[in-house]
Amino acid sequence: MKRVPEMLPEDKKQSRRITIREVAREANVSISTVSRYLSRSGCVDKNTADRIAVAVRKLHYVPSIAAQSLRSRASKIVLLVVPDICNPFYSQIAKTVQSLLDEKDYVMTLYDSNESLQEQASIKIAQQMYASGVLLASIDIKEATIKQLIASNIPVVGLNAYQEYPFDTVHVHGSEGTYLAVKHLIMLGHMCIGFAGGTPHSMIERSRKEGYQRAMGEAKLTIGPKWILEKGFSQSDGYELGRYFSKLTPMPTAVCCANDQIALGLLAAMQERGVHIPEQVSVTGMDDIPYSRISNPSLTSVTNDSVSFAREGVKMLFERIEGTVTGPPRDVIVRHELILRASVSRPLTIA
Amino acid sequence: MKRVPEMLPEDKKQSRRITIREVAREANVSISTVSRYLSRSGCVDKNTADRIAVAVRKLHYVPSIAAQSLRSRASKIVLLVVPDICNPFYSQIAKTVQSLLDEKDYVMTLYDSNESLQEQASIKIAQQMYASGVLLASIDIKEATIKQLIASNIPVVGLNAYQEYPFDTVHVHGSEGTYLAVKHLIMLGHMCIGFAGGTPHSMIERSRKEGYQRAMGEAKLTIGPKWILEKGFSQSDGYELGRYFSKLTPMPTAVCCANDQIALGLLAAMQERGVHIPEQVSVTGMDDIPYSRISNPSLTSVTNDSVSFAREGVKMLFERIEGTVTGPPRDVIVRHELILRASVSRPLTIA
DNA sequence: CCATAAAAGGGGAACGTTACCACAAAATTT
DNA sequence: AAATTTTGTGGTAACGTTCCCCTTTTATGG
Repeated sequence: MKRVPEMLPEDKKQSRRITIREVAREANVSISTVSRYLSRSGCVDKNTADRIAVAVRKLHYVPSIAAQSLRSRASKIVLLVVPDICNPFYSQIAKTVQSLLDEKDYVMTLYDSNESLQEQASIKIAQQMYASGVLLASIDIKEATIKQLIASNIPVVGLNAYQEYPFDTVHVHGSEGTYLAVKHLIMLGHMCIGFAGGTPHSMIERSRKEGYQRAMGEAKLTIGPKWILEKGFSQSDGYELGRYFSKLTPMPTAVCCANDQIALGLLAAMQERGVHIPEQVSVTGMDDIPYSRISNPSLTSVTNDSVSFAREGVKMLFERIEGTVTGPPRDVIVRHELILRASVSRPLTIA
Repeated sequence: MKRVPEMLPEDKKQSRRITIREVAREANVSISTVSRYLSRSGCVDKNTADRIAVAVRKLHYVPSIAAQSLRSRASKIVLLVVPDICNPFYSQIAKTVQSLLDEKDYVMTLYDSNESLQEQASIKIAQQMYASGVLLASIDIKEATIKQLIASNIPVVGLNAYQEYPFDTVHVHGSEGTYLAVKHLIMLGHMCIGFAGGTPHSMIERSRKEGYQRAMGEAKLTIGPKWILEKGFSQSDGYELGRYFSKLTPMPTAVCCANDQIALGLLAAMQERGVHIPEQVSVTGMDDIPYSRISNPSLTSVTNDSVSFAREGVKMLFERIEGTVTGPPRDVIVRHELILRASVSRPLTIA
């Protein structure tokens, strides 16, 4: 009895991946040459180059990042860590970083550390992926994390961080932002100024509070015991802070908020309770996110130019990745600028 | 003459990576066993498992995603494509997706397609990385892109997309959102209703406009020749649309906006030109982003629950990745809900 | 015209995993 | 008690690149 040979001769269940090998065969050169051509890492004849290019296009060749990374111990992947991607300040950074990376054929992995609660995990990811670099826009970085980062040998740039870190940073001059805002309020005649702060004890919050305190101190104004409340950096935190300050008696004539999200939330809460802004209370924010321009009243804020942060950060990171710059940590300072809008006015003269 | 042996005996320039091999040696088992333990892909004795666990911890072993991906032809990477990460609707999706993936030990790569101009590139990335899946939240997807995706054999889920696509989708009922909003305006007595649209010809814009037209048609209201203007989905587009509508004579008594960003921009522009909202013009948005709750006046909007989108999308994607579900494309519909706020009122009775 | 250098290309060993197979020992069935 | 299945384990060949080293060809200079 004759046996049936095979049921399905062409048993191609999985669509095979096109490899550099097929390209080499098609272009009639060796694998090495194709590799050299693709990575521009050696010289290859104009003629052969063209043949390879044709083959690549014809076969729809797509290189395997996994194989590349494995062999070269580096991948075209950059990890961006942010505390909250929903904060427009950080989503703008993400957008800019991504587009800059795209130009360089790099890929961006995003990690939202949830206000840095899970920043540790992000580093593990970077190592797992052979990431070529990390952009760390955390609101706070723990000692242990820093050590791990240094040990892993992956270039790191801190965004909106502070120069004490042992890697390149791009940051604003510490407490300057809130300092500027509060000085402006004082100049207008405010004396009773509250501070609506973000996540307590975080590095960013500390410096923002410090700016407020410094401006108050320099003007010899004492800070009332209930004038500072720290909650968190989100809108809803701001909303709660707004309720808090609107219940305070006497109510401050101005409130300096640690960022715009807080300020917008605070604005809403106060207006809901019938407080007139800026007639009764002046409000300042920080970051100058797009919504501040169009809020009602529009929000006086301090620029914190996310696009510059991203640009400078990516630039420095690539200098480290490509090794064009070595040596001690550098830091770039992005200048603040006070943007005057409708949420601030002179205090009503006391009757 | 005695020769100096070596200048630097411990010449460890590069910190060597700990591999599965070292772990195996440390735990006194074979590589295979360690691999099986780590990937839970086979049985391993409780006792040996513990030894391996200890070794992993002791050596600070971190697996190489590159090697894993290369060998297994799949990586724990999911690609999320969004049209604009700065739109809170999408940044909320990104945040939710990332946190869900984190639970499963997956990593999220983010690609901002800039309103889908560069969506093609994103697919190449997915292939390059052996991404296990793609979450595609594009405002529009071209035919060619879809073909490539299908050919690449990578599971795809469309977010906020439409059921005609040959893959799983989670979406809202087509044009329902703007339909609800406009019906509400009509019910209040508005007859002259403008439409401030997003990126022309994109799939999402088409359906939003359709909802407006359908509601108008059903109420037998004719649409004035200048009442529809499509520009883009961003705040600044909305701002320009606001200027446009505020110059129109007669001015519509209400404007339905294709999303909240547009609405907020439009609100600002109109108020700047002295138009009272809602007394002179009622405004509706769509997506119910957080800023709509706190804008002044607060914005009437239609929910477009980004968290549900993300949850359902990730769930379906993993069912495909893990192969627990096969078969024809499925689609999950997320329900809309009209949220009434202060930006809408009855039209002033014509004197 | 030879010596030398530079350009262009090829061969093969890694990179760190997992998939597959083989096999021994233990548990279960017949 | 033999036959079978289950559980636990190890060996080894891929996966698709790049890197290193070597050979051949072409250009350069004295």
